[in-house]
Amino acid sequence: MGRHSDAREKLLEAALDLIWTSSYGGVSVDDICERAGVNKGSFYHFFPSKSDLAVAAYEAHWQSAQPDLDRLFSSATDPIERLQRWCTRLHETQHQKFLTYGYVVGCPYANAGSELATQDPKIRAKAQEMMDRWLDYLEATIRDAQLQGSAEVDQPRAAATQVYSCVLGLLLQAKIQNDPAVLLELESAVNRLLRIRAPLHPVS
Amino acid sequence: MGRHSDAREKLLEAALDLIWTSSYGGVSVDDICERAGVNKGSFYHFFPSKSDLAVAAYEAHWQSAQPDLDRLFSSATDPIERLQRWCTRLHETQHQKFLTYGYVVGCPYANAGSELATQDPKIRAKAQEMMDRWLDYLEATIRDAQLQGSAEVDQPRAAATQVYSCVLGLLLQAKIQNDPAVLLELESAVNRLLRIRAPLHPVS
DNA sequence: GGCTTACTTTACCGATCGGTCAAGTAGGCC
DNA sequence: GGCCTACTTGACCGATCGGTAAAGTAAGCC
Repeated sequence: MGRHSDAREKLLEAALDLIWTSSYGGVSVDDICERAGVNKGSFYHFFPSKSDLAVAAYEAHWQSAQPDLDRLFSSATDPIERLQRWCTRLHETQHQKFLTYGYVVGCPYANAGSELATQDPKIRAKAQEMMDRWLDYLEATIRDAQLQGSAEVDQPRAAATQVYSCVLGLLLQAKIQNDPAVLLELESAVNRLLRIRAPLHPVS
Repeated sequence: MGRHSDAREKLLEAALDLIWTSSYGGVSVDDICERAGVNKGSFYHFFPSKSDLAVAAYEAHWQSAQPDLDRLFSSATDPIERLQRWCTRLHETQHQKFLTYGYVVGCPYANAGSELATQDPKIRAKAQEMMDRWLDYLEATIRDAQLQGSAEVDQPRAAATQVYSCVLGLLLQAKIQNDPAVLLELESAVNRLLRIRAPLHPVS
C-alpha cells in the first residue's frame, strides 16, 4: 500500500532543532521544510498544521530521550546519586549546546510553554504533560531518598515541584545570561531544598 | 518647539500589555498601534523598530514598578519579612492577572528572555539587565538576613541566584499549568534555600 | 501488469508581516 | 503673525506568513 518515506522523521528533527535554538514564532514552516529537505506539500501531507508538528516533535524528542532517563533515574541507583548525576547531565547538555550553537538554549518544552501557554492550548497542554513526566521522575527519587533517610521533606510531590522550579529557573537564567556556568548552582540548591544530609560530594 | 503627545506612553503601555499576555512574536506592530489608538506612522516616529519599542516598554514598566519595590525591600523592614511579603506579592500579582485575562502570564522580562535570548541581542541584554536588578534586591536582603543570623548561606549572590531561579521556575510552572496556586510553594522553597530559622509563619 | 495508495512536486492563495514615505496639521517660540 | 518643529495621517511597499490544490510518481499488493 503505497511507498514509505522518512520525511516525517526528518521534519520532526528539523522542527525540534530549529524551534529549540530559536523559538516557535521565529521559525517558519518554510524554514523547517528547507532544513528537512522536504517540500511544503509533503509537510502538510504529514501534519495538519505547524503547531501539530511542534507537538509531535516534542513527543518524539521525549521518546528518544526516555531510555536514557530511565537509566539515569533507575531505582537501582542511590537516589542522591541519581539527583547529582542529573544535575551534572543538565549542565553538560547545555554546555554542549552552547559550544555547538553559541547559545544556551534551555529546555525545549519550557521554552514552548513560556512562549505559547496563553496562545496555543495544544502546545500548552503538551508542555504541561512533559513537565508532569519530569515531576514523576523527581517525585519517585525524592520519595526514595526520604525513605532511606537521606532527604528531609514533607510532601515529595511538592518538593519535586520546588526542585524542578529551580532547574527551570536556572536554565532560564543561564539562557538569558548566555552562560552555562549558572547551572553549577543547581546541585547546591537541590541539597538545600531537600535538606540532603552528607551529600556524596558536598557543594555548600 | 512643536506640539507634544502622549502617543509614546500609550504605545509603551499597549506593547507591554499585549506582549506580556501573549508573546513578542504573537503581537504585531499593527496590534500594538490599534490598542494604543495610534497610527503606524506615529509608531515609527517614536521608535525605530518593534524590538526597540519592546526594550523601551520593559524599561518603562520597571521604572513604574520601582518605587513599590523600594518600599517592599526597604532596609527598615526585617529581611525575612521582606522575603515573605515579596512571595505573597508575587502570588497576588499573578492571581490578579489570572482573574483579569484568564491566564497566568508569568514575568514579562523572563518571557521575553526565554523567547528571544538567541534571536535578539538587544532584548536578551535588556532581560539580563532586569534580572540583575532583581538579583540586587535579593542579594541585599539575603545579606541582611545573614548578618542578623536568621539565614544561613555561604555567598549571598549565589543564594540570590538560587532563590530567583525558584521564582522564575515556579512562575513558569504556574503559567504552563495555568494555575496561580503553584506559586504557594515559593515561601517554603525560599525558607529551605536560605535555611531560614524560625520563619514568622512557618510553612514547612 | 495494473490498480491502489502513499508520497512528492510545484505553483499558488489571501493575509499579514515589519517598515516607509510624503503630505498634512497643530502647537510653542520669536 | 509667521515659522519651525513635533507629531499625525493613511496609503503603500516587498517579503513572508501558514496553508491549499492538483497533477505527477513510485512502491507494495493482487
